[in-house]
Amino acid sequence: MLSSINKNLTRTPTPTRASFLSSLLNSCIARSATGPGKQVHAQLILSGLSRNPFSATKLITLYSASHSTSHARAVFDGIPNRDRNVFVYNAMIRAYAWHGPHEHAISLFQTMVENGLEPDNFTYPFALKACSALSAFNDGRDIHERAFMSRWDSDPFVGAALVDMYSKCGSVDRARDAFDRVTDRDVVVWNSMIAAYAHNGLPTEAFEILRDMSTRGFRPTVATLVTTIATAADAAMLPQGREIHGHGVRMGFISQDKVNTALVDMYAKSGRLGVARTVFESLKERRNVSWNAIITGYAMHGNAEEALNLFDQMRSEQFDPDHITYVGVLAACSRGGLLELGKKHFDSMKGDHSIDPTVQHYTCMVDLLAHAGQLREAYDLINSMPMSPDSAVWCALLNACKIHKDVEMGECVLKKLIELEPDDAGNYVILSNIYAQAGKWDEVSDLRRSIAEKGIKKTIACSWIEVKNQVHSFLVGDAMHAQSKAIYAEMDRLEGLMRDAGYVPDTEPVFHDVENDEKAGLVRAHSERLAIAFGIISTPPGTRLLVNKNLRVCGDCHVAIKFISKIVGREIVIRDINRYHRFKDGECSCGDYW
DNA sequence: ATAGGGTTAG
Repeated sequence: MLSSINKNLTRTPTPTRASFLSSLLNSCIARSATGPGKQVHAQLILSGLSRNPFSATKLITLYSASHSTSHARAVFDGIPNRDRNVFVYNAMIRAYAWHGPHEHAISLFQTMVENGLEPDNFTYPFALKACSALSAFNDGRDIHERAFMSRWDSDPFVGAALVDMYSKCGSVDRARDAFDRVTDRDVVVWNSMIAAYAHNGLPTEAFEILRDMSTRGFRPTVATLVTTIATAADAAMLPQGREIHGHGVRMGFISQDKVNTALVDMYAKSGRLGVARTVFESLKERRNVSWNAIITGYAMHGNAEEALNLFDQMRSEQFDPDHITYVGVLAACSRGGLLELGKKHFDSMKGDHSIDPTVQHYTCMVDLLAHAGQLREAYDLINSMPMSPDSAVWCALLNACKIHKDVEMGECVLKKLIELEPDDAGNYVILSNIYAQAGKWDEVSDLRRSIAEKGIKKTIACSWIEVKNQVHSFLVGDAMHAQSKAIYAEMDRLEGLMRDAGYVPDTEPVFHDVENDEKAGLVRAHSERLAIAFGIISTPPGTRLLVNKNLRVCGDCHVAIKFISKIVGREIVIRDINRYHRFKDGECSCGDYW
């Protein structure tokens, strides 16, 4: 079609030709057809129209849609400076904001201003999106200042972009200020604010905004539900999640696979793998995210077999696993202690699927090797990584040093960790555990002194459990709860039964965890045990308990909870900082491999 | 002539 028309085109009057080529470009943009688009581009050059801002904007849009930012920039550079209007700048800034380099979006915004052009309600969202991607707080704030001066900040599009930018820079208060200044809030502005709270660890505030939004008559969208369900999932706020789920059903969103994928994740994270699986099976259209959600769900719970079965099924249904799928697969292998299989998948990821391993994939592999006792190999793998190792990688190795009682390697790894996160007490505690296991008490007290001298604050251990829609949290040795007496009485009762059943408390004077440091005698009052005791006395017999903890479960508690699960005949799920432990009938889903 | 928010991992 293009070639037959091309012959006559030079005889066509310019305005007609321009509008004809313009409509051709529109269809190329709609279909992301770069090939035909390039032919139209050639025609525009022949006709002397490629420098015209109108056609140039379309060309930039076309190349941007096909990720050819450099081609887009060539078109932009071809436009004489005096002809560059706000449209061409917007299109070019958008190209950088979408496909990078994001820094270029910001510098082009500045160039535009220097050239005396006034950014508009399109320019701001594009430039701010680049700041969001870079978490560039200072640039974002400068752009905000300009938007404020020109009063664009009250525009809903600009406002939503500002909320998002501050949110991604971790400044939720400024996000809220930006939100408050938007005069005509629409649903996207509300959604942005919900996401801002959710992503900055303020789930309660996120739910408040959701309620506020509904009260003011805004109908939640799929994005609203997906965000809030994910918030409930991460905060393990199952009742809220169920409420939103119900809300979604009533509003007819429930056939939406995107909402259901978020539900798969939520139920998996709340330890309801069976429900998660049922929702997953009900999906009409499975996408990579859905597979990833269910695979990582099983992986987190230590069910390597089912995670890997699903992975095989995913591949047999012709889905292309992505880097997140592999985080799940490798995590499953690592939790299941499947060394050879893990190595196989790690190689296949790169070899068969051309996925470059990220630091997370390396962390899984280090965990896998080190857990299996191959500390040296794990150490070598870290040193062979193409990127600089982060604290998570070293932490995986340090943890294995504790399991395999390798003092020398532990000391070496701690040095690396101190460089990366000097103020993290948890690392010192793991090393002091290693020393204690080896009977190196002098080193233990030296380390203890050094923590005190450096003034490092230890994380206070906290566990929480939800009963009848209310969160109850407990610190170690906590006596603040209204039912504290009954809780301790229940703990005494349980301990008696546990001892009868053969439980021997671990009385070794080691750091069981960060929390009991000076209080070795308080192991029995570890926060998770308080939460469990409370859960037992405040729910009907047989009710499953879900406890969250901000640190790892200690070894003694792990043994104790196994006994408790058998004695009270309940399923007890602990979600600690690293993984899930599902206790049932005196066993834990982790198989004591953690 | 062009727009802002959302799910999986860490």
